Order: sequence, then structure tokens, then C-alpha cells
Amino acid sequence: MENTEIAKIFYEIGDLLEVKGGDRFRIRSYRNAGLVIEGLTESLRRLYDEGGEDALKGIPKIGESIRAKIVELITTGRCQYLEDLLKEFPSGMLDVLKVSGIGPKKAALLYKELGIESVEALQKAASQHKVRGLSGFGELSEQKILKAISELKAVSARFKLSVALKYAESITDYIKRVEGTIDVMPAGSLRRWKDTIGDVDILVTCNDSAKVMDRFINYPDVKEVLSKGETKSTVVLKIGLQVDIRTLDKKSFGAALQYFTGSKSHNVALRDRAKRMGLKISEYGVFREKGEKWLAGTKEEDVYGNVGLPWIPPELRENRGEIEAAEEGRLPQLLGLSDIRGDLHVHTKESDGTYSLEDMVEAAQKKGYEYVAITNHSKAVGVAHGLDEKRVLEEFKAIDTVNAQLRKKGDKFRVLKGTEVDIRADGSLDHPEELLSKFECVVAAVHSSFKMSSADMTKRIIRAVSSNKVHILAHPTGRLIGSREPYEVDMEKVMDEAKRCGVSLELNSYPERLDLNDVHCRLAREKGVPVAISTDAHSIHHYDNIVYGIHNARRGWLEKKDILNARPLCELLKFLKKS
DNA sequence: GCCGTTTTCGGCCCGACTGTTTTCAGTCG
Repeated sequence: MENTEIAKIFYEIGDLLEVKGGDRFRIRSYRNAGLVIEGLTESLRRLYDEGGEDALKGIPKIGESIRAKIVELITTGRCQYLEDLLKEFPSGMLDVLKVSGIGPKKAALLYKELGIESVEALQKAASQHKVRGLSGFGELSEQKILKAISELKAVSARFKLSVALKYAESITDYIKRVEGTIDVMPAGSLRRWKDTIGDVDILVTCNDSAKVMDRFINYPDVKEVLSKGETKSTVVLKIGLQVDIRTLDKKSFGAALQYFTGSKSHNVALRDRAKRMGLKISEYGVFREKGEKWLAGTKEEDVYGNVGLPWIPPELRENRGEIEAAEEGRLPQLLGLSDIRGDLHVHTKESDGTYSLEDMVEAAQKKGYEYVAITNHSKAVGVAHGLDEKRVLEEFKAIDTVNAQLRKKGDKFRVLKGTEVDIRADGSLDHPEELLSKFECVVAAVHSSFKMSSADMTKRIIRAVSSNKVHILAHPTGRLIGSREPYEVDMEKVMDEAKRCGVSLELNSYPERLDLNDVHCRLAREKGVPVAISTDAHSIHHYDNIVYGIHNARRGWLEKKDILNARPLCELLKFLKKS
């Protein structure tokens, strides 16, 4: 049982306790525990295996009771407390709660009065007009319930960051055209550069809020208006993405930006801190709790400043220790775009890219890079027209020619001979050893047989990592956001082996991949494994995806020193030199 | 259920919008 699953159990306990009508702070405790567990970089199971229950002590929001439940879950795979709750309320209730507009109170009432214990039962009751008789429900409620159920699946999907970003930019431009608009800015998980986005939050400072609201709900891609108020409105776009807009006074812009950037967990911790200092933070500003005296709120820096903290970059705001780090003056000096000196995972049309070697080199130079590694697929990846030995040697000649031309022009830019060699199911590499030694940059990756047990996959990857031929392990978990789950693999073991063998782990910048994810990046940092932020470019335009990689790395607290391709060429070459 | 610059007891983040009410509870973020 892994962290995500354990966190889910605690969320379920929270939900069921809420339906039952338990103490709301106890409910919050279970949810807080879920939030904390989701954000941990280390596996609870592993901590417990290595150090027993004592190793679980000191994790914030995990006290005696919840710790005991974690141990129970790890050792037995079950949680008696949850099972007891499920005897009182069937598990279908958890689905009923997912219906928009139905919260714990209404779910409990529906169960008590009508015996509704599943979404299907709710749908039936609503269409037979049995719901409108209950107190607090009317005719309109029934219609809303039916609509919410029909949209349950579409709305629950999260969107890729790159998709949400495009809509956010478009809506921002659209709103800016309202006369008297001072500032329009997306906040929320988008501003934190989370890899997937649930909804888009846009903040506006303006002279005429009504005009902004009117224009907003008339944005061409709006499918439905969920709510429209004086300062806040919510719509759903045709693609299913929810967008919230909020108008504010200039005076509150910083406080609102802080508040709506989140995360929820970060904000709870920040407000908790404010409370302890006798202050109150809301989206309108920082106030002295007694007397409601406004202290700050125009600038985000001042919100943090008033609770004794330096400004915290949005990417770090997940309540994963950033507030403590800020307080102690040890926030990381996060990596920036200008720190990147080259790209170490690039394809040309020799395999499955769409541009020539010369085009890809020229485009890399235009990015201001010092080097690029050409890493076409090996022959096992047939669909990608992978290279056999003969074609590899031809490519070497072509690269030599390009490098010679560069030198002739006095250009210090360097093209490295690389490969993205396939890691076969047994962990062997898809090029002969002798050939592998001739590459300057060997990137290895899994492209098939994804459905292995964690033990087998871990063994397979570790064999490749410890082969003494590999420099970089590419897209280490193989996930494709929204379409393919990561394969089962013990990343901690892989990282320990990578550290031992001097192998770097890739952060693949493709918006569909972002693999390593943020938590894994953080783990790599803690273990001292260098990360290569690559684009896996198959076209000259893909180099621009580096921004996704950089922000994802920032979410993992990575600094310039942690990044392989932030090193100048001479130092990179030292790293790539293997015996 | 968790936690401590207000505390081992008594607190625990804050506000907008909606629908069903007739002044507000419930939901959501």
C-alpha cells in the first residue's frame, strides 16, 4: 500500500464522518493527514519497513491515532475504522458526494429519508420527483441533480497544464479589452505550474466589475454559466474546463493573488500562522485580528512580509515544508530559464523527428544553448524508425561534419553523439556494448512491456542503470498524463542505484510526460542525483517545452546546481566520461 | 484528531453564491 492509496483512505474516512455528522475538526484532521501524506516525498511503507512505527513519528498532522491506522494499513491492507463506517453508510455514498451540489448534509438527508445510497438511486429518485419533497430541496434542485449526474464524468477529468494555460491566456487577453481594466492575472494551480489543472482562476482589478462579469460569461467558448455574482462568476467551457473569475480592489490584489494561488494546504498553514500572531489573512488583506485593522494586501510580498516570511515562489506553495524553510531562510534558489545551457534528448528525422540534424542544431543555437545531444531511437523502437549500427555510424559522420563546420566558423557550439537506447524487457540495452561506448551521451528508456510487477520493473531498470554504459535515464516512470499511468517501479531504489553509478535522471519536459514528477524531483534533490531537464524534441518547436520542465523542476525545489544541463560544456563532458 | 510564541485544554481559515427560505444553511473553493 502506497502513499496515494493511504491518503485516499483518510479522505474517505473524512467524507463518511461528515455524512455521519461527526465533529468537523476531527473530520478536518483526517483530511489534513491525507493532504500531508500525498505531499510526502518518501514512501510511508518504506519508512515503516526500515524503521518501524517510530520512523513515522514527527510527520506533521499525523498523531497517535492516524499513525496507528497507517501501520494497520501497511501491515494488513485494511482499516477497521473505515470498515465500521462503511457498515453505517454504504460505499456508494462516497460517489453521491461527488455529485456537484450534494454535500454531506444533503447526502445524509437523502440516505435517511429516501434510502439513497448510490448515484444511480439518486438519479432515479430525482427523475421520479421524489427529491423535491425533502426540506431544502425544490424542483430546481432535482433538475440540477440530474444535470450534475450526467456531467459527472466529464467534469471530473483534470486538464493538462499546457491545455489550461492556452485557455487562460486567451481569456486573459479577452478580458483585458474591457475598458477600465487595470490588471488581469491567472492564479490557482496554473500559477503554481501543477502538471494537471482542475479549474482556472482569473483575478481582475478594474473600475467596472459588472462589465467584466458580463463580458466574461459571453466568452465564445463558454458552454454554461454556473454562477454569476457582483465580484465572482464561474463558467464551464466547451471542453469541460471550469473557469472562475474574481474582481477586486487594487488595494487587495496581492492578498487575492496569494489566496487564489493556493494551494489550499499552503493557505491553511499560512493562515494558521497568522492566527498565532494575532493576525487574520483573507483575500482582502492582512488584518490585525482585533479591530479589523487593515495592514497589507496590495502586494503579495507584503502578505508574506506581515507574517514574518520572505515571498515564497508559487511553485513551492504545496505545504511541503516551504513555510518552515522560508522562516529559517533556507528557501531554495530555484532554477531559471537562463540557467539551461543545452538539451540532452533530441530527435531528428533519422528516427521519428520531423526536422534534419542541421535544422535541430540551428534551432538549439537560436535558443542560446552551448550544446545539444542528438539522441535518436535504437532499432527496437520500430515504430519510431530506430537506428541500427550501420545508420548510427552514418549519423556519427554527419555530426562530425556539423561540428567541423561550427569550429571552422569559430563557433563553440557542440553537437554530441547520443542515442535514446531502448531498455529491453530483461533490462539489457538495445545496442551492442561496443557501439554504446562510442556514444558521447547515452540516454536509456523503457518503451515497451509496461505491465510488469514493481519488482521486475525495478530490476529491469536497475540493470540498465548499473550497466556502466548509461548516462541518463529518460522519462523514468513512463507516464502519459491523461492516457497512461506510470508503470510500477520503486523510484527510491532506482535513485539510490543512479546515485551509486553516477547516472542522471531525466525530467522530460513534454507536457504529457513531465516525468520525473515534482515529488520525484524533490526526491532526486534529496538523494543527490543530478536531473537532466530535456525536451525530447521531435521538432524545432518542441525546444520551447523546456519551460514546462523548468517549472516542474522548481516545484521539486531544484536549483541550478542540481541540473546536469545547467553545467557548462566542459563540466558536462566530465560527467559523460565513463570508463 | 492534532497541536502548542494564547494553550496538555481548548482551540482549529475565510468568504461568495445559490436555492429555499423568509433570514440562512449548504456547498464550494
